[in-house]
Formats: sequence, C-alpha cells, structure tokens
Amino acid sequence: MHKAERELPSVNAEAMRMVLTLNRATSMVVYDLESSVHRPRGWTWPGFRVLFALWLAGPMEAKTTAEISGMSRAALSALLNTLERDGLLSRERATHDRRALQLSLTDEGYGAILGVFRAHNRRESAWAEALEPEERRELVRLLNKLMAGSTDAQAKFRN
Amino acid sequence: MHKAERELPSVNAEAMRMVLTLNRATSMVVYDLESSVHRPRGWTWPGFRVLFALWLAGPMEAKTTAEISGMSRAALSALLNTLERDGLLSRERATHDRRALQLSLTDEGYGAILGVFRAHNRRESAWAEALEPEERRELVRLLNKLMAGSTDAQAKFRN
DNA sequence: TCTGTTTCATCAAATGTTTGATCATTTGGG
DNA sequence: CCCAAATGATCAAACATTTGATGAAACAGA
Repeated sequence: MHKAERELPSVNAEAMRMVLTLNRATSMVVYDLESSVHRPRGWTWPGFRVLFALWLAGPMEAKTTAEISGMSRAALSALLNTLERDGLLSRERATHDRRALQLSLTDEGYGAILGVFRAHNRRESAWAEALEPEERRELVRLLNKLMAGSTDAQAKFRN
Repeated sequence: MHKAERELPSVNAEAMRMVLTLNRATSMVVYDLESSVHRPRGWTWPGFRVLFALWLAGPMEAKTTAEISGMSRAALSALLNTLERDGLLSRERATHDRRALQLSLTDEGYGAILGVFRAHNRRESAWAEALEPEERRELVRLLNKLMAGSTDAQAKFRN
C-alpha cells in the first residue's frame, strides 16, 4: 500500500490491512459456503440465516428474526416473499398486536433446514481445520473484542 | 447452540461459532463503513473497492480489476455501468486485444477517491483501536492462515 | 487457412440490500 | 376520550450479485 501512504501521509496502514484482511477472509468463507452448499440447493445465505434462526429459536415475531439474523426489517420483508413462496415458512398476523408478524417454519422448511445445515456445518468444519484449536479460540476472542469495542468507536448499527 | 447439538449430534459447534463470529464482526464493520462513509456520499462499498484499486495500481484491464477487488467479471460489468455513468472512470477497448477493456480513473474519479478514502481510513482507524497493536497483528495472522488453509479444504473460489 | 476451443465482456432473470416514504395499529399524554 | 407520536411492516427505486447463455475476438492444431 505504498501509494496510499505516499499520497496521504496520514494514512493508517495497519488499520487498513486489518479491515482488508477481515473482509477478504470473510468473503472467501461466505463465497465458498454459498456456492458449494446453498446455491446448488436453490437456497441463499440470507435465506438460510432466517430459516436457521427459526429452527433454533422456534416461532417468533419478524422483528426478532431480523435482529437475530442481522438484517433490516425491510430486507427481511422482501426475503420472506421468496421463502414463503417456496413453502418453507409461514407468515401470520400476531394476535396480541395486529401490526406484528408471527413467523414459523412449515414442515417442509423444518425438514429442509436439517439437511442443509448438516452440509453447511461440514464445510464450516473444513474451514475450521485450517487453524489449531487454540488459534480458533483466539480468533473468536479477538473478533468479539473488536465488536465490543465498536461501541466506543461510535459505529453505526442496523436499525 | 444447544438445539443444534441435540438434534444433530454430529454438529461441530466450534467451527460454527468461528464462522458465525467472523461473519458478525465483518458485517458490523462493513455496515458501519458503508453507512457512515460511502452511502452518505452516494457511493457503495463495491464501487469504492473498484475505484480504490484503480487509484492504487493505475489503469488496468477489467479482468485484473475484478480479481483485485474480489468480484466476478459479470458483477464488475454491471458495476461499471454505474461508475461510468457517474463520470468516475472510463471504459476503453484495449488496443492489443479487442475483447478486453481498459479501465482508468477520470480526473473527477481521481479527486473523489482521495477524499472518500481519507474518511474511510479514519473509520478503519476507529475500529482498529478496539484491539491492542499486538492483537491486531495476531488477528491478521490468523485470518491469513485461515485463507491459506482453504486450499486444503478444497474451497470454491470466484472465477 | 479453417475450424473448434478458449477467453473477455455483456446480457437476462432471479435474489437480496439500502434508504426513504407510506399505511395501519398501538401507545401515551393531556 | 382523543389526538399526536412511536412502532411494525411493506413498498418503491436504485444497486449489486449470482448463474447461465450469448456474441465477439483470439488462439491452436490439423
């Protein structure tokens, strides 16, 4: 990154490298999971996250699903159209608050998530083996510390 | 992740946690950069990556740009429509190979990338401060090792 | 030289994301 | 009790991404 430092003497090269590397690594992992596990089965990574959340935690309100799976409510709303159309989950108006949506897996969705998650986790395992057990724990610790520190950094979060 | 382990005894929880944490951390960083730096200026993160690559390495063929900025040629092709329309770069047919494209920043693009990168790097610095210098180096080392190991894992890569 | 294959770029259709606006419902203060 | 403000979901427009198909140019071998 010599050019950046030459033309902008104030550049923080170490911070740049950290963010760059973080992104490259994550892109690789996500691309691999998506193209070797999800797309061949007609799924997408965001769709998987939503179904997985519903499988783990059971039926819940859409707002909660959005928080758990890390997306905005608008994005979830669009995504639900596809998932509902494919018969993987059902959308119902909540009884206690008629603005809210109650989401639940259909039987088909329940069966599907089991199989897909198995394949997903096998690929995750293959990635994990690149590191020693101790290194994996350290990586997770560092990433958590990074996230925790973001509050001080006044980072912008999703609604 | 108790449910996953109960219903699927073979689940590798540690691998799952690693991938999950990696994704959560990266999402936070990207979301912050995109929403606090790029979107307010009418840019996107992928557009920034392309312009940044051109700024660092100078005019180059589109194929190279795609590799450097980590996207498929089809995705780059679509993205170029926006960037060219906004007058930030120019697309020209290469002379030696009339199939290939030669990309270069316009003067406007050159000026714009300087300012945006400065703001971008300031946010990167804020994130980096969440870790100690030694921890940053260790994080980068672990991520690089993870990427290096992917070859053994037979991971799928982008074309 | 001609033909079959590879390579570069683009297109098409489907998906998912963002921000900002809109609509309906709920809540809370006067 | 009523009306303003907050909240949940959706819509609209613009973007970016994927896979697979298509067109055009370069290459390689007979």
